[in-house]
Order: sequence, then C-alpha cells, then structure tokens
Amino acid sequence: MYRTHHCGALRLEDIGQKVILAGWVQKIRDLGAMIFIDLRDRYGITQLIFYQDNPLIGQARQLSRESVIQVQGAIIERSAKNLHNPTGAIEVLVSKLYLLNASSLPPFTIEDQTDGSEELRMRYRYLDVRRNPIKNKLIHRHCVALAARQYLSEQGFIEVETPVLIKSTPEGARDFVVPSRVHPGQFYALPQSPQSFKQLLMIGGMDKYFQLVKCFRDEDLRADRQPEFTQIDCEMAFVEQEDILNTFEGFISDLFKKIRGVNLKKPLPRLSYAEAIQRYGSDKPDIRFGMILGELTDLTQNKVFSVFDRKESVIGIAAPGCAGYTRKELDTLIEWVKCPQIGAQGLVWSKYLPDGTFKSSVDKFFSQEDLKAWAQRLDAQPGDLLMILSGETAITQKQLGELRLEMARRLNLRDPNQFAPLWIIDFPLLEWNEERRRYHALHHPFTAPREEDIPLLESNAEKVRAKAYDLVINGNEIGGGSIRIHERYLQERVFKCLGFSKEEVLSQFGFLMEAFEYGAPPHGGIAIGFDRLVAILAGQEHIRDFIAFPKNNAGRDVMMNTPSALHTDQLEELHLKVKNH
RNA sequence: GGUCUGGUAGUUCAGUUGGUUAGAAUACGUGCCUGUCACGCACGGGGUCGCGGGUUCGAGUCCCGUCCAGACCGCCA
Repeated sequence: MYRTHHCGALRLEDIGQKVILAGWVQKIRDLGAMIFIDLRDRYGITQLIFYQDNPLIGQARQLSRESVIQVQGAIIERSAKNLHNPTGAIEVLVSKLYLLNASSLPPFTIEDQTDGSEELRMRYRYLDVRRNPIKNKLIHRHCVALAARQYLSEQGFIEVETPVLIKSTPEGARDFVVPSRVHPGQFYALPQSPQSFKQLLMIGGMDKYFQLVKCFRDEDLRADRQPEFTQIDCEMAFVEQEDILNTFEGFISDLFKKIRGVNLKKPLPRLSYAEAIQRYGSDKPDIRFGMILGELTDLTQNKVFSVFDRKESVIGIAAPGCAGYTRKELDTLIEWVKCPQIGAQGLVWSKYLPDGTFKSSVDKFFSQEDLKAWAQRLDAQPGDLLMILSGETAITQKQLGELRLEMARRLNLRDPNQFAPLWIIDFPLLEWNEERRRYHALHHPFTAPREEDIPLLESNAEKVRAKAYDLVINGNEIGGGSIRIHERYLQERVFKCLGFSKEEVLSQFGFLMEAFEYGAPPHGGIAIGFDRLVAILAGQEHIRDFIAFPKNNAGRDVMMNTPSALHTDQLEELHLKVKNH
C-alpha cells in the first residue's frame, strides 16, 4: 500500500495514528539538529520531522526538491503550530523513508508564486500542473463541466457524441484536414463545430441535444483563442428564439449560482445588434460601466473645423473624472488612438471643468455653448473629459468602442469579479465582403431570417435580420446561436444569396438538403465557448491556464514540439508530397 | 500577411553616452544552527549576453538579417 492518507487530511484529532504518506518533496528546512520536510500531494501539505537521533536524518538531508518519497510514521502535535496551513497543528515523526523516484532540479520553482515564465511553464506543463493555481483551475473547470452536464440533463437534454472526422466545408474558418490512407487524395476535416450533426439529430427526433465537444479552427490565435477548444453545443426542436434565450438564461444563472454563489438578475438585458454598435461601438459590449457613445454630428457642422465638417459621423464619449488630465496624459491618449491597431487620425478633447466651463483642443472653432451642448449630449458631468473622433460611421464607432475599453482599463472599471451578461439580438443575416465581392453569413448559412425580412433577401439583403443571438459577458462573446432554417426551399434561397451554385450546395450540403425533405422540425440552438466561460467564472480573462495542455500563440505545443514533420514513408503511405520552400 | 515589445547565470531581472574581470535576487552546492514553515548565518560554483553578419581601436550596448516568445491588427461563416 502506497499511502493510508492524503497530505491534506491529517488534523490534531489524528495524533498517535500510524500513517503512510506519499508525495513530492516541496521543501526541506534543515535546522541542524532537526530537519523539516514539506510533503505535497494534490490534497495539501503535511510536515515531516526528523530529529538528529533519527538514523534516517542523513538520508532525509540528501533529498532533492520534487523527489517522490513515501514515509511511514506517527502523527504528533507540533510545539510550534502554523495556523496558515490546515495540517499546521500536526507533523509526522518519520520511522521509515523510501525514495520512490529522485527529481532533477526543476527549471522553475513549484510554488504558488512561481519564478517561471509562461514559456517555461508551458514547456514543462506537467510541473506547472503541480502548482496550486493551475491545479485549482483544472479542478474548477471540472466543476463547471459537471454543473453544466447536470443542469442540461435535468432539463431533458441528452448528450450525444458526433464524429471528429468529418467533411471539409470551405466556408468560414479554415479547416484542419486529415489525409485518408485508404482513399488516396481524399481528406477528412476536423469539425469547427458539430453544426450539421446537431441539426440532423433534431431531424432524428432527439428534441434536446447537448455535447461538451472539442472543435477545431485553423486560424491565427489570441490570448483567448486556441486552435482546438471546447464548446457546450446545444440544439432544441420545436422552439422559437424566446424559448432558447429563456432556457440558456436559466443555464447561465444556474452556473453562476453553483460556481460563484452569484444571483444574476433575470431576465438578462437584451440589446439589438444595431443598438450595441451605436451605443458601445461593439457587438460584444462590456456594460459594467457607462461611457455610452454619443452622436455629435449635427452639433459640429459648419464651424470651419475641417476635421469635423462633412464627415459621416462625429462621435464622442465622456470619461468620468478625467478633466484633470495633463497635456502629457492627453498626448499619450492621442498617440494611443493613432497607433495602427486603432488607426484614428487624431483625437479632439474637451475638459468639462469643475466650475462648469470648458477647455478644449478646439477652442478656436467652438464656443462654450457649443461645448456645453456636446457635454449634455454625452451625459457628461463637471470633471469629465470628452473625447471625440470623426470619420466614416462604422469605423469611428469601432475606434471609439476601443477607446472606451481603454479608458475603462485606465480607470479600473473592469472588475473581473463583477458580472454583466446580456443578449445581443437581431444580428444582420448577411454581411458584404468587399474583397470577395459577395455576401457572407454573419453567423452561419443555416441561420433563419426573420419572417418579415425574408422578402428582402433578393432586393435588400443587407437589411435582412437574422434570428440569431449572442450571449456576452463583460465584453466577451461567451456563446452564440440561432434559429435554423428547416425548409429546403428557404435554405436554397439563402445559399443563393451567398453565391453558392446549385452544384456546390449539393456537393457540400446535399445530405442536409435531403434531410430537410423528411420532416425536419423547426429547431434552433446555441454553442457556448466552454474555455472562456470557465475563465470568466473564475474572474480571469486568459483561457490558457484553464486548459491542461494549451498551444502557444503560434499554435505550437512547445512541450511535444507539435506540429512537426512526418517521415517520408509515412507521407508515402498517405499519398502526400510536401512542397519544398 | 502586418504592427509593437522582449530574449543576459537553473530562474526572474539590472546593466548609464559603446570602454576595466558582465552584476543582484533567488535557486543550487558545502559548512554551521534544537521548532522551522519565504527559517537564519557564512562560504562557493554557475554566463556561446538567442543565432549570423556588419560598423568600430573596442559591441551585452549601435546597424542589418534571422530564430524564438508574448500582445495586438487582419483572420476567426
């Protein structure tokens, strides 16, 4: 038997017990006449003690950090207790010591506050997982998964596994592809989502389906984006948008209650896509704070100020309490909006001073009354700083949306332990892609248009609104879904709008079109980004530490050194030839 | 595909205007220490300054290229 107890289990009431413990050497404190060793496993730390008369003390002194040992001994009371540790009142008087496996010097310290850089921790992820912060995040992930499965099961959802080797569809994100050995020149693709399968399950009468499922996208990464990620994928039959929003409001509320003890206010706020863009400059607004975008175009024309004159939009925000910004601070902000990622030409500012007057960068062009009108439009208070950008509407809204987030960061308004979920609804069905000179689906091509907008499909496609919705929390898109098209003729019309030929539709989605003819029920669903949800529930922005073995920002696994080249005979077997470059 | 930041001891970092033998903390090793728990004290070992080229009497420092890492833009139906 390797152990009778875990290292986090023993307490004062266990004094006198003979125990066997096994774990890793966390730390050795050698006081000469006695040695203390912290023994660690998943459950905690227990202190071992060796006195100088113990024949094992020499062996104990030789132990290295992170070596795996097994000890036998008696639980005794400490004369100096450590109140910070649950096991801090006792220690093990060791009578037997076995070195199960010695450890080399670890490349970083295995402590809560490690000295290891991200890169090093990824390279030795198995050591990183020994640390409490990572271990606890993985346990947290497990708890969220368990709670999600429990809630959905109680609501009558059935978890069904769908294939991982599927058909490649060139629409949307790039697929990871898998060559077939048996079928020369043919390929599987890894799913970007089980979209078609869950629709087929609805046609199959499963009624309520869910799956915690790995999905794959061969696109460039970000701090919150991995090439393989996990979704809570859901679909329901005989439902309208309202049913799905209600069901998943319940779902998300249940998770926040179980995991955080937080009661979300229901119903969750809803904002149309158009409103979100107009008020926040984003379709995933962070509504924990104000700074709503305000339209100033009508107040700024014909004042001989060329930056504003005849621009499609002049838009501003009011940053609370920033009227005291110095010239230098303002210059930093101006530099910030001019960086290539934001791409503004400049920034007009106006300080709403505590005495009610204004001091602005455009005093030459605008009167105090003009500036007062701006402030009123932006709902500003004395002490606020007005910031104004101008240009093409969509671009200016987006830039100001970014500036809004940046100001919130500077003002510390983004408290990770405050939660502001909302639904974004009424997305446009289609979006014009200038590069490819055609429309593409904003959500995906199976999304149903709103009935009243269907006649616009052929005449004014951009105006067609979709029965699509996103769940946004604290400025993160946590999930998205839609009511699907379940009729062949409508699906064909939408494919036509998207520029698909009849042949393309048949070869790529023929199975689905055929299925629609055999009694496809009305249906819809949602997919929730599990990695992000788990991170948000822990009050964190980065998802990597919630994934046991994540990829780095080049899509590489630095521990296994993946991806890597194949042997030529393996390529041969797969009927592949790699181009030299 | 692009922009920015970084790469110096096992690790995290400092390194001034280009100038002596490249430092600190921590980790590691040795010795001492009877209640530590960030133990303490003393001593010690430890460097291809990412790599390649250039400028210079002289390069960790300046220039060019390249590799790696991180953040972001494009991309992510």
